[in-house]
Amino acid sequence: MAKRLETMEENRNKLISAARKAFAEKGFAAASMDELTADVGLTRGALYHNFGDKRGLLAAVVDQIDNEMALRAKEIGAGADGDWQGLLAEGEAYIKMALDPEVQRVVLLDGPAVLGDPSKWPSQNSCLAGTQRTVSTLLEQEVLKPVDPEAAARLISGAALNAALWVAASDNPTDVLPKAIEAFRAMASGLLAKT
Amino acid sequence: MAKRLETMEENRNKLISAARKAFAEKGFAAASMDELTADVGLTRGALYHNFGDKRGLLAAVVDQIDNEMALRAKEIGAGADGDWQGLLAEGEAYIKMALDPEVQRVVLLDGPAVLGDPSKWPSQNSCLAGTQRTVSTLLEQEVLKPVDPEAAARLISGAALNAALWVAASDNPTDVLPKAIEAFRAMASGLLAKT
DNA sequence: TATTTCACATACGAAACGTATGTGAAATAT
DNA sequence: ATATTTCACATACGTTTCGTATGTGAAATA
Repeated sequence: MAKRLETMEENRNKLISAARKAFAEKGFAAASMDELTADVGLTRGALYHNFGDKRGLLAAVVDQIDNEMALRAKEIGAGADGDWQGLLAEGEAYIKMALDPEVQRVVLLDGPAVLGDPSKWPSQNSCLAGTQRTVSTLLEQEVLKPVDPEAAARLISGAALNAALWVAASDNPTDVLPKAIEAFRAMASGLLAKT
Repeated sequence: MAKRLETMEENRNKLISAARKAFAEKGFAAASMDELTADVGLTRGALYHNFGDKRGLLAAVVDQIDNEMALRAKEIGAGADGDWQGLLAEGEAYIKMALDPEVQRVVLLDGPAVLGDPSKWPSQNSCLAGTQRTVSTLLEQEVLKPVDPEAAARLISGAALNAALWVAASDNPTDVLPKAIEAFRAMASGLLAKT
C-alpha cells in the first residue's frame, strides 16, 4: 500500500533522532551532516530532500523537544493547586528541564542563535505559548497586576531559562538549584496584584 | 621606539572593530575571516597570531561590548534615586541596550552559543558582575528578601535581556518597549522585602 | 506489463577554517 | 655601524563541510 510514505516517515524520524543526539553532544555548528546521516544508514541526500537544509533539520528537532517540554510543563502545572500555583510549578518545571543538556544546547543556545526569536520559530514556541495562556487566565481572574500577557510570559520564561543555564553551568547544580527556584518564586510573585 | 607594540595594538583594534561589524551584521557563523581581515588590509595570519582562532576574536569583541554596556548601566544606575531605583534603572537600561542589533546578535545570541555560559566567559561578564554587586548591597540594606545574590542577578538580567529580544523581534518595538519595562518593574518588585 | 514518479544516492564545486612555513622589518647584540 | 636574531604577519596548503545538480531504482500508476 502506502509503502513510500511509510518508509519516508521512518527515515524522517531516524534523521531527527540522530540529529537530537548530534546537536546535543556537539552543538549545531560542529555537527557533521555526513556523519549524522551515515549513523542511521542514509546520506545527505535524504536530509536535504526532507528538511531543505541543516537549519531545517534543527527546526524540526527544536520543534519536537519544545513540544515535549510544553506537554510536560502542562501536566505539572495542571497538578498544582490553582492557576497561580500552576504557573509557579510550570516555571519550576522549566528550570529543571533546562538542566537537560539536550534542552539547553539545542533549544536554549543554538535554537535562538540559528533560528532567531523563539516566538517566531516556524514551529511556534509551544512553551512560550503555553505560559502566555496561563498568564492570560490569571489576568482575567485579576490575580495578576494588569501587565501585558506576552511581556509577562517572556519575562517569566526568560528568567526561568536563564536561571537554569546558570544552575547547569555551576560547579554543583544540586546545591544551586533550590536557590534558583526560590529566587524565581520571589520574582514571579512581583506580578501578583496587591490584594 | 616601541614601534612593534604600537602597530600591533593598532592591528588588534582594527580587527576587533571589523569583527564587531561582521559579527553583528552576518552572525558569527556566517562571518568570513578572509573577508573580515581583508577589509582592514590584513590577512588571516594576523588574526590567528593575535587571537588564536575565530572564537578568540569573538571573545575579544564580546568583552569590549560587554564592558561598554556595564559602564553605561553603571552611569545610569548611579544617577537614580537610591540603590533600589538604581537597580530598576539598570535593568531598564539593559532592556534598551539590547535593542541594539550589535548587542543582541553578538552578546546575547552568539556569545552564549559559542563561548558558553556568560558567567564563565574568559573576560567575565561585566554586566552580570555589576548587577550582582548592586543586589548584594540591597541585601545588606535588607531592602530585598533574603535570596541568593547570584541567583537574583541571573534572573534579573535574564528577564531583562529576554524581554529585549522580544521587543526587538516584535513588529513595532516602540509600542512594545513600555510594556516590557512595566512588566520588568513588576517582576523585579517581587524581590522586595515585604515591609 | 509499460510508464511515470519521486525519495534518496552519488558526484561535484565552492567556500572556510586552521596550520605549517616563509619573510622582511624592527629590535638587539657585537 | 654592521650583523644577528626575533617575531608579527603573509603565503600556501590540506581538510572538512555544506548545498546543488544529476543519476537511479523501486514503488505507484496507467
